[in-house]
Amino acid sequence: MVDMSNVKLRIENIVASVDLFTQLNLEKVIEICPNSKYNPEEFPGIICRFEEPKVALLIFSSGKLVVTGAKSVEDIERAVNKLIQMLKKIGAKFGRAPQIDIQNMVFSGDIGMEFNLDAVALSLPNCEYEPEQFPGVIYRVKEPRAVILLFSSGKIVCSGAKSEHDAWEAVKKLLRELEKYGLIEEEEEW
Amino acid sequence: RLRKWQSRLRVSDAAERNLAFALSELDRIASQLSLPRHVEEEAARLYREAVRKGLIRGRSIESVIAACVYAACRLLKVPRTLDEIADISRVDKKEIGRSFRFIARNLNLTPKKLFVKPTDYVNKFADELGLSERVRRRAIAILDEAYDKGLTSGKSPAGLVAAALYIAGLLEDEKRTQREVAEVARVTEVTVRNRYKELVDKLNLKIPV
DNA sequence: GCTTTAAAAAGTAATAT
DNA sequence: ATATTACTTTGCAAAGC
Repeated sequence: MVDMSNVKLRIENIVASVDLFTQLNLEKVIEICPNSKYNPEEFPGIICRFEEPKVALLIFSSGKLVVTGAKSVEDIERAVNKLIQMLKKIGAKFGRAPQIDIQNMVFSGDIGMEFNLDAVALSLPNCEYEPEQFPGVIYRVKEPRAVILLFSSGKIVCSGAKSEHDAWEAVKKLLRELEKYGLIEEEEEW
Repeated sequence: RLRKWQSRLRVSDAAERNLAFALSELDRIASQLSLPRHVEEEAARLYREAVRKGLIRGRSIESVIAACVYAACRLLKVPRTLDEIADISRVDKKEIGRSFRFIARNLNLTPKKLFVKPTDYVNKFADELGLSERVRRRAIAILDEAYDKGLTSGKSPAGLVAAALYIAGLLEDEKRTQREVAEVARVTEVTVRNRYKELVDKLNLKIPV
């Protein structure tokens, strides 16, 4: 069994798509969004930032949103409800509850051990390592689908997971592979 | 039927034209970089294989050719920095790097096959800097020790080699400036300085004043 | 494909002082 | 020469070009 007791994971960012099921007049919406930007020429949505909860929202005329920068799923729900309250003031009607889909979660973490990335790249199948272009090993996990960046410090970044559970599963798979190829117990033998 | 043949002919025509363009671009790069014939041939093989596997879709022929040249250099241990290739290519370094990683993934060019020993970079840079065999050996010894102490993971191989040559030059009384080593390695002076500091500190090197 | 948004890792690069 | 800021990599949705 892989020892995960020293492994840490922290949510850094959550990206969600949201459907409000209402068409929006962005020209009107822009009036009630304090710190927002709207340049249809360069991007079709309104870029709006909330300070509490601290997130960024992309608002589209279709009534669909993209919420990014959240540190928890609850932050996303609060941000969506906050926006809905604001939209009600300009006459938007909401017939049903918004649909929120978590699309991507980004985690930073630590495996609690240092790695010789040359050794990792030599033995770990299906990984990429180009230190001239990026300092970490890139490892793609098929199921659950996620990508892990592994650094020599043992720190990691896991992205693409749709839940915290999936992220832990992905990291567990990476650790099993590292263990399988004898890359875990190394201490001095670089 | 006839239309089908015509469209097939058109397709093969386009394919041949693209291949001809790709190979002429390869020729241009290879001659400007003075690449050995076998490297150019390997790059051509990689390119044909990439086309066969449909890896060109969504990528420019030029970026894929440049990527194949870089891959061939890595496979055949003929040191060339990505910057040198990007200099004479119409596409930027970032795009060539993306194409390179993409074909590496799909043509099964593993990190092991692509690995170029720091020694090869030491010799290339030392040639351009006119440094002696003694300096080269000293630089390699420094790099070996740095590797053993875990100081090289994640760092730019070119930056490490540049710093090792800079230090070895100082120790063997064949000094080259940080600017000179940085230039041949295609890294900045700040990178040379950062690697230099770390190597001197952690390997307890005594630099003559 | 591109455009925009968010955040981390650790390295390198560009620019300022 | 150093400090700060910025960019590299990963993942994803949105609407439109």
